[in-house]
Amino acid sequence: MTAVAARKSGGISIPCTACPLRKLSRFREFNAEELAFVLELKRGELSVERGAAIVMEKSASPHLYTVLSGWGFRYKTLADGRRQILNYILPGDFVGLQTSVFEMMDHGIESLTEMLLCVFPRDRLLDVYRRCPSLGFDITWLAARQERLLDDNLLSVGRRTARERMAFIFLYFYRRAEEAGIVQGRKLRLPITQQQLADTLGLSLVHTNRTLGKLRATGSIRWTDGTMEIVDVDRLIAIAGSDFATDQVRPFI
Amino acid sequence: MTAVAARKSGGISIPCTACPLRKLSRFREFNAEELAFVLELKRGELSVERGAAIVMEKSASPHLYTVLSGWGFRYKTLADGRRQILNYILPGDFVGLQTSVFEMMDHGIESLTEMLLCVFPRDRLLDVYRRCPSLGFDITWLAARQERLLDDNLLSVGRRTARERMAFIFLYFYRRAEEAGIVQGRKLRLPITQQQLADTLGLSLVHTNRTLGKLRATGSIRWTDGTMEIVDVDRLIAIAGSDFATDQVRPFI
DNA sequence: CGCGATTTTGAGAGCCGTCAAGATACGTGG
DNA sequence: CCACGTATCTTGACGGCTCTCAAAATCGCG
Repeated sequence: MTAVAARKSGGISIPCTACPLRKLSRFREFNAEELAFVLELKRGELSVERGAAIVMEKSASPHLYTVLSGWGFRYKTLADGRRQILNYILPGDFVGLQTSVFEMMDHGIESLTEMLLCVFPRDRLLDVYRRCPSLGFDITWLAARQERLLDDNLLSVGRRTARERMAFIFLYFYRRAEEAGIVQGRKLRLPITQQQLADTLGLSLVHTNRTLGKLRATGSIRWTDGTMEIVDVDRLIAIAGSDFATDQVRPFI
Repeated sequence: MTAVAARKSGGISIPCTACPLRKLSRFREFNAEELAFVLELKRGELSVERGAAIVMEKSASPHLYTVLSGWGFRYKTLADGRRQILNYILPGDFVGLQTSVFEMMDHGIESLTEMLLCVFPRDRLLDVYRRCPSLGFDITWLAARQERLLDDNLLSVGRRTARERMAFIFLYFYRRAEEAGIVQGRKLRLPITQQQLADTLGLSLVHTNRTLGKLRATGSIRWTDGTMEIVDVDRLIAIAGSDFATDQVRPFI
């Protein structure tokens, strides 16, 4: 985790009209009005390196971000350092809403890879609702989706065994990467450490390692050199108890 | 948990102009336009008895609700019956957003007491954003708040010990009841069973009971006959490791 | 007064955490 | 290209927190 957060690139090199993500069929299309408004709203791009603190815990941030590329995660820590990873952030995700609404972030955001983020000024948030109601609705949609992801994680951490939990989180990674269009075949880059996986699952590092060993032994997944591969989806679903639910079409700011 | 869900009262007996909750200083004030719009939007009231299923898992609901009185909770279950309580629902809370946004609820909502809910048609949700942007923003605000509550719960279940977790959830009950204006002195009605508490904390019933016994022995809280009392807040905060954060002013639809 | 729901207590097993140390991988400087 | 320090992964040993099974006690209600 690098203390120095990020470097902000000077201007806008990727106009929304040529947004590489919008082309994915996964995202709903913008009409001309929406596109014009977002284009006008966008303040720039933020490029961060791996391991950067995008938002610090207990601090305010003047920005809202949409992820264009890369992986990150949201987390909270206790006073003695115990950490819980709350959710992962992938391309298409919208982050920073809590800052805009509560004046203070009570969770941190950190990058797992180099990331490219779209920057919007948070003080214009209310304008979004006034001038482009359909985008306001989209923001609510995205917030409700975050809530659903958290529901899943909470169920998992609270009620699934370590083995089920781990199978489920791999399904989560797979499905979310599919959504973001970064799965190649059955493989995807999974740029996390076992410590981070442990902090996600609510387990210790040691037990995470052992559980991972057993899960690998089932032959349903592989995960080496930062690349994970789903070998037997059905097997993995059977171990987890259920699949991770995704959406067909989603908004994207 | 009664299978029969609820009985819908005929019309509107409490007009929004005389909403008993809005008087609480906790909630931000409406201007005339907002009030008129909500009044027009409100479809009626729903009165449910204790233990009713307000929303079933894996079902769609045509309504959005604002809680006027009573306690409830959101939950998810696994195929074999293990259950996780995700969050509690108190007066002033807005529920049913996930249904409106995803066409399907993947969590259930159940009442813990008799409840009175304001009913809004979900197919008018987009109208809210178009015709009253400030209310649209409020809905997003409430969704972001839900997210923050879930963040806290996830941190708790994932990384706190049983003892810390239980101290924290009692602070949660206390602070949330304060927000809702249903604390009298240091006492409040806490209409849950130990099994429900266990499902909230991610613990077994037996261990919940034992942990509760030890927590009671510290003298920081009392909880008998459905009434809980905070005897020593600072002590409880010390055990939990931190207090539960609340908001000063919040919107209310 | 009797029955079901809830709470409490006991006993034993095991999942999971902590402590510890070694193995492997990786980046950096010589 | 090699040496070395750091981060990450792996494995062993052991303790204990938490689970399950079981049953008794208490409460709520008709």
